[in-house]
Amino acid sequence: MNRKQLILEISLELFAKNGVVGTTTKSIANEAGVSEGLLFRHYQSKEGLVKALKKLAADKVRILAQEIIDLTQPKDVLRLTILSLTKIPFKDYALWKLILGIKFQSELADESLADVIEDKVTKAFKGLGFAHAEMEAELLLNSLNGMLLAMLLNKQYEIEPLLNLMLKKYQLNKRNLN
Amino acid sequence: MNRKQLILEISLELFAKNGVVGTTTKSIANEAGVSEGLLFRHYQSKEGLVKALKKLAADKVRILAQEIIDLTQPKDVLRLTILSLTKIPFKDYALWKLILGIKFQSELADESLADVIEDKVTKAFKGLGFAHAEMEAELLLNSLNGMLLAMLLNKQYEIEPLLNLMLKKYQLNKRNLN
Amino acid sequence: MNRKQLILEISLELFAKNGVVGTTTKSIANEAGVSEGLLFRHYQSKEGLVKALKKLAADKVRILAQEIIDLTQPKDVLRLTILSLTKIPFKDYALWKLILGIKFQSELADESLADVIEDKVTKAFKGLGFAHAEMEAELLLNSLNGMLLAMLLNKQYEIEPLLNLMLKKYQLNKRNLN
Amino acid sequence: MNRKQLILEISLELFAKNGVVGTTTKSIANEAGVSEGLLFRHYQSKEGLVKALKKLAADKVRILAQEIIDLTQPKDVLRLTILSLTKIPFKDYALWKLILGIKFQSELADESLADVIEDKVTKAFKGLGFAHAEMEAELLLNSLNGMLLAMLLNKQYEIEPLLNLMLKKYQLNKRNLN
DNA sequence: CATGAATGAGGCTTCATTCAT
DNA sequence: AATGAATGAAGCCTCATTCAT
Repeated sequence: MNRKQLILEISLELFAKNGVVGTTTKSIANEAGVSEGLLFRHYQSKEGLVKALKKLAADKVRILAQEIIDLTQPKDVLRLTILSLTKIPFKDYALWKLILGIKFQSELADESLADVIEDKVTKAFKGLGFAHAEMEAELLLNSLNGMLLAMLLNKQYEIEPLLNLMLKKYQLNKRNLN
Repeated sequence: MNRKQLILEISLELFAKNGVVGTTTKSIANEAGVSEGLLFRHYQSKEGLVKALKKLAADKVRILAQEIIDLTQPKDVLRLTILSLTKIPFKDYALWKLILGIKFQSELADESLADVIEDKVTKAFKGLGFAHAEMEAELLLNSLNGMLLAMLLNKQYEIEPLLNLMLKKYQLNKRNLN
Repeated sequence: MNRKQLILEISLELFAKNGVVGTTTKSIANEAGVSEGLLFRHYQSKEGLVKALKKLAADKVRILAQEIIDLTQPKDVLRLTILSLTKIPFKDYALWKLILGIKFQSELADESLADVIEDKVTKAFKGLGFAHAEMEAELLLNSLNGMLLAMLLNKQYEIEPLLNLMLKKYQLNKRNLN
Repeated sequence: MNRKQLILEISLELFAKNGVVGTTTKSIANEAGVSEGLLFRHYQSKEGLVKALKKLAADKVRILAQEIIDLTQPKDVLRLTILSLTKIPFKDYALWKLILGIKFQSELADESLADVIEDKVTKAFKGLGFAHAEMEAELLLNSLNGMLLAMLLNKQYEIEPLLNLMLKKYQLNKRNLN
């Protein structure tokens, strides 16, 4: 069993549950069954652990985002944007919750990727002839953020029916040819 | 100048900016220009400060919620629910951000009031003949949560145009008689 | 009702129960139903309260001691020394407990009066022809200290039978003419 | 050099000299030449230090008491009870003083062991045909407590002559066959 | 005489981090 | 790579004392 990996997983779990400041390095070490010193050998500092987790999350986001960016049909863009929430496996909930928690605090969030998506969605709305494409994009993305929040905080939340209802409202159901 | 009140205001400001754990009692005292001991004289503990702020927020929420609950016309219910975000004065942003941050962490949120609103909104959708009233209510409330989040994190956010767009989608514009 | 006096009585009670360091000026003020500031107006400092109580105790001790010192017959001296414990009214237990507690801590006790008594008792033993008068005196006084301790710590302690037994051992019973 | 042990010894010394509340954890750390944090690593809290010392004392008491309990001859019981004071090595004076100080304050003392001894001594007096065995036992034990007090407070106190005098009064001298 | 808001020094404790082994 | 004893800065909180009213 890889101890370095184990430490990261336990950290994620505890950070997501109690917040970063609410989690002590000692508790991580105990939970992982390793010495406290080992955390620092592998990750230099508590912040190092957070950074490693952030990078992990960023990679996952990038993959999801890239799939959207690669699409060419407006309806495909919107559909996948909405359905991207269903692509988050349950085991990643903690990771996302952690990242959301951090973003919520830090004034200056790294928004570069979010901006790219917003652009893409805006263009999709334009392509579909919506009147206020920018606002439509914001509305959609904010709404999805709200769904994400509900999903992460409420672990047994059934998100798919809600997303299907959204798809219907935007007339993006599978049976509609794009 | 009321020092007790001042301490609460400064606390709110710092808590919202740096989080509760990220804010020291000493920093509150310094910022408020009072001795550290005075915090404890007035609020017993740091947690006492948080509780006082929670109560403040709960009162404000209760007022907003009551207005919605008192309405009888379905369209009025939905319209006010959506527009309730515009009823939050800018000076209260910090308070809401703090409360949201706390809720985000604590597993067991006090959902009693939220449930009442969800019921009311569900009934409104039913009254308007919507097919999946419960899901419509969830969708709407989650979306509004997303808007709230964007608004609180992004202080110069223009929320009203987005809400007007939502009203239009639900055909709740003022010019429509309810 | 004299507040100054009241403060002193409450202080005694709390000091005896929780020790001087274990008693806060705030608790005294609360218990006495006066403001904290008043303690300091009347007694200048917490130590001032202790001093006032010490003086109170010293006066009582002096009276007891003087009675013994004034006696001329050896047997009378011993008898009264032993019976002096019965002269402590129940309401003074707290005062004595406090003084004992303080003496127990402070390295340098004011032993002047105790020495006078020890001299007197030693001479009494000498007058009665005891072989090791000094040691007899020490033995007696230490034993009485032990009785005092038991009496003060155990409020419903029956001290008189024990003292009568002591009297008998030293052949000091009332029926014996001195 | 064992730092954990060292901390305990220094604590004992300072507690006995200044009382528990009168001793700061910082002073212990300084005196022991270790960081303040180390106290808490080893003993969790200041109270933890006190508990460790209490346990140490309880063990020593138990050993002394067991020796008495194991005796079968009445005279042996009384003789050892009286002489047990001489079994306390000078280096343990601080420990005993500390424990006595604590007992003096705490209302509810753990008297179980003391009761066992009192029983044993009472039976010994009965075995020797004393009229009021219970009272004789109380008298003896209270007196011994008084001797202990004098001995602990007055470090260069000569306790043995006093105890020998006691032995003689009870006719327990070694030359007397039991 | 009396109040009670206010102070500030200092106490106990936590925790990220280092380092010898 | 791994441990765990050790550190020390900093945090929350208490409490005797002061002072304006």
